[in-house]
Formats: sequence, C-alpha cells, structure tokens
Amino acid sequence: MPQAQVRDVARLAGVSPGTVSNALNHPEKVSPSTRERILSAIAELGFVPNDAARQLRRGTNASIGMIVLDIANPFFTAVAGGVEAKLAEVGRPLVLANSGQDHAREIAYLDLFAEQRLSGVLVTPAGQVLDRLRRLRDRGTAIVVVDRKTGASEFSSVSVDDDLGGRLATQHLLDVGRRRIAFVGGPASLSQISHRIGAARRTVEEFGAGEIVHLDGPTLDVEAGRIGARRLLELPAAERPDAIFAANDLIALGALQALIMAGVRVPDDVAIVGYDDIEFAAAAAIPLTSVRQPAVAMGGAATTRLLDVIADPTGSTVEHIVLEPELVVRQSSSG
Amino acid sequence: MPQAQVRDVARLAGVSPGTVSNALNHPEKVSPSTRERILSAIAELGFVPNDAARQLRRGTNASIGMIVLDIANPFFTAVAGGVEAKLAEVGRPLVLANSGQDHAREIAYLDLFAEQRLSGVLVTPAGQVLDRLRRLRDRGTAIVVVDRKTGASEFSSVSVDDDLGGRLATQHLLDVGRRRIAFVGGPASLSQISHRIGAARRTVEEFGAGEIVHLDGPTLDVEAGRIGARRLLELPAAERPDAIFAANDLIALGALQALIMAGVRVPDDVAIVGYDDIEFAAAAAIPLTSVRQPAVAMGGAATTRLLDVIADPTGSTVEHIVLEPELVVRQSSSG
DNA sequence: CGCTCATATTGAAACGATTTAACGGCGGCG
DNA sequence: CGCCGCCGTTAAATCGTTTCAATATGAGCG
Repeated sequence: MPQAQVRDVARLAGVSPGTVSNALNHPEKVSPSTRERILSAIAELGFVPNDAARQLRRGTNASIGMIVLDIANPFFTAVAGGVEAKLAEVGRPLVLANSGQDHAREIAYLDLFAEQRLSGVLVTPAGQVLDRLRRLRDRGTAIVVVDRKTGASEFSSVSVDDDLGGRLATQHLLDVGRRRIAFVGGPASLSQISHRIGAARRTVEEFGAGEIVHLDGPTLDVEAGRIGARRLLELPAAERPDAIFAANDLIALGALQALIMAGVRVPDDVAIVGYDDIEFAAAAAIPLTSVRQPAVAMGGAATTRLLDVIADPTGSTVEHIVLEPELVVRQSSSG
Repeated sequence: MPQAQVRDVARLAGVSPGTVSNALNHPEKVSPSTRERILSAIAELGFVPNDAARQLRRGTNASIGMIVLDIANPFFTAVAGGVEAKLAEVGRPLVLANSGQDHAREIAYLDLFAEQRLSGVLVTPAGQVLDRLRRLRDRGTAIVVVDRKTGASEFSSVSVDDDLGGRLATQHLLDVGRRRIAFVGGPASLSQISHRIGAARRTVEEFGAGEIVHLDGPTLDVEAGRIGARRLLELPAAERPDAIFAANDLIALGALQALIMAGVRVPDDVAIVGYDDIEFAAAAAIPLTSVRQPAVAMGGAATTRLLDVIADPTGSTVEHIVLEPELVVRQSSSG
C-alpha cells in the first residue's frame, strides 16, 4: 500500500502541494472552499503527514522530553503527571524517558534528545551531565532542571527545599525523643540526599544532642530500604538507632516491612520518617510520617518555566524556583 | 552559534559528505585512517546528526512507542520497566505516553506516533481504537496489544488470563466463607474488567451459593476505591457485602483505607482481594491478598513479540500470548 | 473602462542527512 | 608490461514537507 503524500492529496483536490500545506498549517491563507476540498481528499486517501519531513523543513520539534530518575517511584510519576497536564494545555507532546539512576542511560537519552532537536527538556540529573546539558542548550534546546539545583546554576530549576525537609524530619524525630537517627538511602552523590543529610546533621548540632548515622546505598527503591533495615538490625543493641530518616518513601516502606518482619516495634523501638509522601505512605502497614513534596505542582511549575524559556530563547533569565515541603505526621513516628 | 552539519565535518576532515555518513553508519566501508580523521573532526565541531533528516532519508524511525492506561499505577510502570529492559538490549529508544484512560489523549498519541512513523507501538487500549490501529499497521507500524486481547484479534497480544484471575479471587473468597461479594471498579467497558467480573459470576454460579454486586466507577485509582467503599457503607447492614474483589490494587488500597477509617474490621467484617499485586500491596496497613500478574514478564514478552513483527513485516503471524496470574493470600482475606 | 491592490494559488527551492552509481588508483596476475 | 578487479571515495539524486517569491484572479475605485 503506497503511503499517500501531499503530492497525492494535491492532485486529488486539484491544487498544488503548497496549498495543501497551507490548508493544514495556515488555514487563514486558504479559501474555505478549497480547504474543504483538500480536507476531504486527505480523509479519502488517509493521508498522514510525515513528521520527519516537516521537522527537517521547519527546523524544530514541538515535543518536550523528560528524563526521570525512577519511573517506578510514584513521586516521579506524580511530577510527570503535573508536566503532562500542563503540556496538554498547549498541545505539546511529552516524551518520557527513564534513566533508572543509570548514568549511561541518562547520557544515551540526552544524546537522543539532541539528535531529535527537541524544543525543551526537563531533567533530573543522575550523574555528571553539565557538559551535555550545555551542548543541548547551545543547540537551541531549552532546559529546566527538576527537583535539583545544578551546581553551576546556569540552568533554570524547580526544586523543593531539601534543607527545610531535612530539618523538619530531624526536628520532629528529636521532638519525639529520638537521639540516634539513621539516615537510610543514597548515593550521597545525589544532591537531594546530601542536602537532606546535611540539614539533618545541622539540626542535631543546633539541638545539642543526638547523632546521625548514614547507611548509604546505591539506589532509592523498596529493596534498598529492606537492606538498610537489615544492616541496622545487625548492629549491637547498644548502637542500634531509635529512628530512621529515609531518603524517600520507597526506602521507608521497605525498611518498615523488614523491621516488622523482624519483630521490631514501630514506632516504639524504631520511629520512621519517610520523604515525598507518596500516595501509598498513608496506606502503609503503619501509616508513614513523611515529608510531603508538592510533586504535581513542581511538574507544573517546571513546565511553565520551560515554556517561557522556549518562548524567549534570548532570555538569559535563569530562575530558581524553590517550593516548600511540609511534614505530615502519622503513626510511624508518633510513639 | 551555527550548528555543524555533515558538510562542515566533511570539509574539516578533507573528505566528502558521503564519506562522513559512511564513517558513521557503515564503518567497514571506510579506511581506518580517514575514519579516525572524521571522528576527531566530529568531536571538534560538536557535530550531532539531525535525526529528522536521517529519518526522512531512511524512511524509518527506530523508536518504539508505548501507551499505558495510567502512569501513576505501579502495575503499568512495572510493565514499562520490562519493556524498557528488553529494548535496551537492542538499543532502541522507548517513547512512553500516558493516556490516563482518556480516549481523546489515546487518539492524540496514536496520531502522533503515526506521524512519527515509529517502527512499533505497544498499546493498552482505553477506548475504541481498532480503526486507528489498522491505519497504523497499514502504514507499516508493528503493533502489539498489551494486557488485553483485542476483539478482532487481528493484532498480536500479550495478556494475563483475566478469567483465571477472576476465578482465583472469587473461589478464594467463597472458600473463606464469603457470600456477598462486591466487585469494585470500572468501567465495565474495559475488557479486563468485564472478564474478571464475568469469571467471578460464573464461579459463584458453579459454587451454587453467593452473589456478585458490581460497584462500577469511571477510573481505577485509589480515590475510586475510597468512593466505592463509601457507597458500600451506605448500604443497609443486611445488604452489605462481606467481601470486596477490587479491580486492581489501587482500588483495594483506597477501599481498605476508607473501611478502616469507618471502623470496619478487615478481614473480619469485610475481606478484600486486590488485583496486580503491586509492590505496595504487601506493605499495606493490612497486607493485601492479591492476584499477582507477571507485569515485568508481560512487558518483556510483548517487546519480544513486537521486535519479531518488526523483523518480519510480511509475517501474518498473529500470536496471542496469555500468561497466568497467581493468587497471593495475605491478611486482608485470611480471617 | 483601466488601473491598483489585495487575495488565493502556484512552482521551485530548501531543509540535512543517506544512498547509489560512477570513478580513480592500486596491486596482482598472466 | 598491461589488463582486470577491488577498494575507498565522490558527486548527485533523493526522502516529503514547508516556505517564499512570483503569478493569476478578482474586486474596488476613480
């Protein structure tokens, strides 16, 4: 079956290819009657414009790309939901990619996006990608960093105040009488993690009592939480923490599961505070205290910012939007 | 900043554009020394090939598209994970789109994929899209339906036996002495739903006792579960079901939450069985009995099938792969 | 009735890569 | 020593759409 193209549509409608293109892209330049005729020719032939040809000629791609750290984490799907909703308003498609915290895959997707000449990219970097981001930007792709402030701060970003979040969680644990707090989750090379830990350490210091132990790990999923909890259980009772501050809710849920299985009472023996407040935190075996991040709002704000950058490419306006997290206290820490 | 193109690379390396292209796409046709020279020219200029031009000339797009029903549902992200892993092996990029069970968005994405001439599409249809799928296939895009058998069965599919799943769940509830079973979740127009309900009805019939009540709803998320549970609580005590068979785990978790909040004892007053066995089912307030679907395996199988169809376009081989679900009994139904 | 001006349409160039047929140089073989 | 064939390279054609300058058409005005 031959694929119909503009030329065929033009012939059937008795006009030139240029007019067909105009009918589709600049309807006001075409008289209603010819437009009508062209549209029915298109329907009859089942013509579908070739996006590659259009893009090549136009020089731009309307799509927006997004690279998330972990598609299995409800927090990121919530962010993506916020992005998608905003993009739907302006009729731009979203291309979603999952780096899985793997630097190589992140690089591969960034390179793909570069080849595709996307008009904008939202990214939560997993590794060192400043050079690629610069190259992308230099080629005309708008970039907004999500859930992180880049070191060089040369790109606009939307993030949630990780220092505040770390402080809220730690202060709360101190308030309910905990003194040995294990921070579970990593890697510390992720700036979110280092900020949350840093804030936790500072809070303990200011408080004048207590300590933070970091149980690092390579990933941020449920399994990492189970592993972290087991490592914690191996410690001699005297050294065992009386609280866990988890890097995110997946880890908190995994740790919770492992602790319960081991007969540890939560929150009596070990209190737990998670991070993100995903939908499942409230429904956990022991409802999880968590630092709520405005995920959907973050996605929306990042998208708005990105569209602004696209609209005004000259704009050297770099903007860092920082949203505020909020502590939601539930049973896992209120003992 | 001017974007370097093959012509520039060619000039710098002292060869013709054709040779640059060969160096990139058919390295064996180019002598090692020139290839070396070309690669360093590419690096020096920061040349990034324009995918649109390449595609236009080649006539195909290596990317695979996937449309999921609900990106916020861990079940679908697990499926997507399986797909991504398989695609990574063959170096094809995945374009992930979320229909959100919205027919209009589903259509929009299918149209976009058609314009992009993707080589393959994995789709879990939300609405009536047979005509679009046919058009896509006729234009040379391979199609595999995921988590569903299409009515016309003209497309290959990978699904999980919903009849068996419905039977397993219902039989289990009957076995633990329940007789009034509420099926919560909809819409019934989704074939998964109708199969699971149908099997439930048949199981009750064969058993010779009990009944199924369907509490329909437009979506399959946590909120729908809460709403379903509330509707159930409004029934006079005599009519109130003693078990819930939820269309998926999100609904089960929402219902569980609402029931607990209302002081209903689970499983004593109302037993609950979910569907999917997502990662969070086991970590719920009352660990959830659920019909486990092999999500990752389904994604992998669908991808393998899709790649086969792409490799053999003439192949009129339509194949329907049906995987088996498995009941995982936990506390929410073992009373 | 002729001229101007706006509007609708046309034809051809252009986007940037890949491909293909043709070509030149070189070594091997007779 | 000359011809053949092979290898690496080149020049030009090509993919399918959009754009742009040029043209045709028709209306309005003096």
